[in-house]
Amino acid sequence: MQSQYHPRDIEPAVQKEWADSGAFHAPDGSDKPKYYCVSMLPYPSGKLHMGHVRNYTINDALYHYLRMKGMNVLFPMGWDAFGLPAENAAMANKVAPAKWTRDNIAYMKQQCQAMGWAIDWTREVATCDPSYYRWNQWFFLRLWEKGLVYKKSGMVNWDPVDMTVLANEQVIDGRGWRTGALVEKREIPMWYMRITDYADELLGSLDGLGWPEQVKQMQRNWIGRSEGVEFVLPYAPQTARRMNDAKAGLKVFTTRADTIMGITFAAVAAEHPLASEAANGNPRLAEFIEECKRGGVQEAELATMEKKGMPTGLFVLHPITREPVEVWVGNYVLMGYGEGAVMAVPGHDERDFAFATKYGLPIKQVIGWEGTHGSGKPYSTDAWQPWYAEHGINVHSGASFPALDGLGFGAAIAAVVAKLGELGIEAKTRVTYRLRDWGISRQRYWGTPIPIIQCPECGDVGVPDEQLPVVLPEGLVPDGTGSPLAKTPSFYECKCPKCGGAAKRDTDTMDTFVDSSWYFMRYACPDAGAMVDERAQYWMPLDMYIGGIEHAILHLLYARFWTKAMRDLGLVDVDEPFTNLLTQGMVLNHIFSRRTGKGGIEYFAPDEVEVTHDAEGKVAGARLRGDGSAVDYDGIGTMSKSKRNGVDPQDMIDRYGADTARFYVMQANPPTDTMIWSDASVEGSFRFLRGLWKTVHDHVAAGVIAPYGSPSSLGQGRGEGQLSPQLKALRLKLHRTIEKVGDDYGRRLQFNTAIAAVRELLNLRDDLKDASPLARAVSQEALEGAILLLAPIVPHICTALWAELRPGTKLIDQPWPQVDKSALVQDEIELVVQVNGKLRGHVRVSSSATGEVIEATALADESVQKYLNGQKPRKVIVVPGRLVNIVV
RNA sequence: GCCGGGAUGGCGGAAUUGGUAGACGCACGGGACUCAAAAUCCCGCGGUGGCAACACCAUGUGGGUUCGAUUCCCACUCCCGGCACCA
Repeated sequence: MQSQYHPRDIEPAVQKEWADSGAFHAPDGSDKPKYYCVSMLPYPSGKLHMGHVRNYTINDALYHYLRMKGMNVLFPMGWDAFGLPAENAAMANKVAPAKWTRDNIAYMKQQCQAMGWAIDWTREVATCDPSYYRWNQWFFLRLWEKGLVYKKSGMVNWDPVDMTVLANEQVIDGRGWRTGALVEKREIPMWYMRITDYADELLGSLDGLGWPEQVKQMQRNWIGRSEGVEFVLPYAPQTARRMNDAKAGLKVFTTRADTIMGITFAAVAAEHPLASEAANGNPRLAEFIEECKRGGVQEAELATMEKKGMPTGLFVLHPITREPVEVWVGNYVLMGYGEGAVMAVPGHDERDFAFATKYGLPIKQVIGWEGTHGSGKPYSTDAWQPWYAEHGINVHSGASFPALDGLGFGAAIAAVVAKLGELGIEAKTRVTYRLRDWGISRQRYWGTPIPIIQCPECGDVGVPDEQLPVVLPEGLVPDGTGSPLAKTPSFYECKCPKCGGAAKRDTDTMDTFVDSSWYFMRYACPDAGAMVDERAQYWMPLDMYIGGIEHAILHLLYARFWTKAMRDLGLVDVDEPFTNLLTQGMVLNHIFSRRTGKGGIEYFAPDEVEVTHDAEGKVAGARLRGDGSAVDYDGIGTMSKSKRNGVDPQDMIDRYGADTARFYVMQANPPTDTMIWSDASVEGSFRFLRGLWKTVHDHVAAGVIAPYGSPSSLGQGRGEGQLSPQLKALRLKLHRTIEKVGDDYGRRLQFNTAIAAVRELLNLRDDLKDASPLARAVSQEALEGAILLLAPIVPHICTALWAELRPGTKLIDQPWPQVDKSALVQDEIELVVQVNGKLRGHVRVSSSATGEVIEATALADESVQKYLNGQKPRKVIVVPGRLVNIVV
C-alpha cells in the first residue's frame, strides 16, 4: 500500500473501474425496490459551479447510501440546454448558440465524470436535441386539442430602440440593458397553458407530499385561492352613453363584499376600456395613461412604485345606495388580475386608504371590532392601523341597508349577495386564484419552436404529427434586435397543412420551463419512439428531487401541472412527480463592483480584492490587490458569471482531488442552508482525508485482521465482558455512529453532522494504544465501519482503502453496516443535575435505575447539598436518561 | 410592496420531541520535533471577575410562557430567496 495519499492517482483509476463495469447503470426493473433520485438539471453555462457540486454530491451520497441499503437506485443527468444565456454569448462572441451550448455540455460532462458522481450516462438528455423537443411540440398540440392551450394577448417589456422584447432580467432600473432606452409595456398575442384549470388539484395534493413545509406554503400562497363575490357597478347614465352600453356596468371582484357600504370610489387599470374611453377628449388623462404604460412588467417594480391615479370624470352607481361613485385610473390596478377594476373601500383596505388619503377622497368606516376582538381597536381616518382590514361586525351601513348592521363577516357577505339579487344586480360568489395561466410564447431564437402555422385562410393550424419535429435552424447568430426566426424566411415560409395555401410559421419559441417540466420522465426512456413509455411508469414518481430553493415556486409548479396534464392524457399514471423534495440552499459569495464612467458597472472577483472591515467586523469596503484603488462592496449574492463572484470547482479538483471538493461541501453545513463561500477550510478537508489514509496505512502495515464480531474473529465465542472498558467504549461509539449516520443520511438528510460523528469515532480509535490482537480486531471493525460510513461522501478514497482492509473484496459491493445491538448496552449512565434549571453537577446511576433512586442519588450529591443549604426542595423533576432538576 | 426563510464564539457550524449552549472542524496562540522550514504531534481557545475553586453574563433586539427556552408565543431590526420573460 502506498504510504502517501495521492488522489490524482486513485481517482481516475477508481472512475475507470466504475465505467468499465457499468457500475452505475440502473436496470429498468429489478427484484430490489427502486429509488429514483434526481437533481435539477443544470443549465450548460460553461463550467460547473459550486451550486452544482453541492447539488450532485448530495444526490450522489444518497445514491450510494440507498444502493448500500439494497435498492435499485437511478441517478441520471441531462442538460437544460435552451435559454437566454446562449443567445447573449452568441452576440458577444459571434458564435451560434448551438455550438456554444454543445461545447459547454461536453466540458461540463467531463467535469461531472471527474467528480466521480454515480451518474447513469446511458440516459443523458439534452433539451435542445430535436429528439427531445419534438415531444414538447407534440404535447403542446395535444393540450391545444383539449382546450388547455389558447391564445390571448399578453404584456411584455418592449425596448423601443432595439425594437425587441426584453426579459425581466434585461431591464435594469427601467431601461433596456443594451440600449439604455426607457422600457415600455406592450401587448402582443401569446400562447397560454390553462394551469388555472388545475389550481384546485395543485393546491389540494400538496398536503400529501413529503416536501419541506415552507415550500408547500409558498406554493399555496402563490396559487392564492380566495372566495369572493363578483358583481357589477352599474354605469351612471352619462357613462352608459359613453361606453355605448346602457345595461352593462363595471365588473368587479372582491373578497370583502361585507365592506360594500364603504365604497367611496372605483379604480381601473390604465389598459381598461373605460379608461381609454375617458381619455377621449381628456389630454391630461391620456397623458397619465401613457405614463402608466411606461416601465416594465415586473411585479416587484409595480408593487413598490408610488401609487398614482387620476379621475376619469366618469361615474358608476353604488349598487345599493345608487349614489354616484367616481371611477379613477390607478397605476396599482393590474389588467391581468381579475377584471382590471376594483371597488375601492379605503376604510378597510390599506392600498385604497393610502390612495384616498393622497387624493382627498372620502374614507368611511363600516366595520367595527368592539365585542369581537376586545377593546383597544379604535378607528380614525387620520392614520391606517393594521386591524382596519380585519374581519369584524358591520356598522354605519346607512339608511339604504340598515339590516346589514351587526352582522359578522360570513353573514354580511350572504346578506349583501341577497340584497344585490333583490335589486336586480347579478352577484355571484366565485372562487378566484392569484395563479395566472402560463404564458409560454417567447420572442426568442434558442428554444423549442411553437408548432403552429398561421394561415390567412384557416387561421392557426397545428403542425401535423408526422411533420414533427419543427426543427430549429441551428446556424443563426442573434444580434439583439427582434427575433432571429422572424427574420429567416426559410424557417417561417410554409404551406398550410389544411388548405395547402401559402402560410407562415409561428416564429416564437417556448418558455424553457416547458423543457424542464418533464425531462425527468424522459430519463427513464431516452430512446422511446413516443413521449414516454412503460419504463417511465417503472421509475416515476421521483423518490427524491434535489435542487435549489430558488425553484420552489415556478419550476416545481409547472412540472406538477405538466405531470397532471400528462396523466390526464393517459401518458403516465402518477398524480405528482416528486414524492420527496430536498431544496438545497444557495451558494453565495461576496460581490465587489465599481461604477464606470459611462454609467456601466464593472465587477471584481473576491480574490482580486483586499477587504477592509469596520469596528463591528463587518465588511466595509475593499481595495483592488493590483493597484490599491477602492472598490464598492455590494454585499452577498448568488454566484454568477456576470458578477464575477463564482468559484470554479476545477481548481479544487486539480489541487486536492474530487474527494476533497465533495467532502468540503458536505461537511460545511446542512444542505438546506445558504452557504457563504469561504475557501479557508478546504485545506482542512484535505488534511482529514490524508489523515484517514495514514490511519488505515498504519493499521494495514501491522497486518489486516478479521474484524471483531465477524465469524472468524477473535471475539467470536467470547463474552463482551472480556473487552477492556476502553474497547467496549470504542465499540459503543462505533455502533452508535452507524445508527446516527444512517439516520442522518436516510431521514435527516444532514451530512455535516454525519461527518462530525465519524470524525469523533476516528478520534476515539486514534486514542487506542492497545496493540493486542483483540484490540486490533476492534480497531479493524471500527476502521471498516468508518470507511463504509464515509463511502457515500468520498467514494474514491474509500474504494482504495477498502481494498487494503479487505483484500479481494470491492467497496461497491458492500452493504450498509449492521448495528450490533449488544454493543449499545450500557451498565451505567451519567445524568445532569440542575438546581433551579442551572447545571450544578453530574451523577452516575445504573441504566435501570427508577425515578426514586435517581432522585435520591441526585439529592445526596455534594454539589446539590451545597445549594440546598439544609432546605427541602420544593419540587424535583426527573427526565429519564437525561437530567434531574431540583427546584429550591 | 407581497410570500417564504435565516441570525448561536474570530469563522463554518452542533444541540433531532422544551432538558448539559458552543459537538466536530477552520483560524489563532503556546509548546514538542527540526540546523531551519514545511509536515506532524501535544496543550489552550465565548465574555467579565478571580491565583484558583468558582461566580456571573451570553444564542440578532425588546417583552412573554415554563421548574427549565437557541427551541414555543408577541413585537421589532438586519440579511437571503422568489415575485410569473435568468434558470
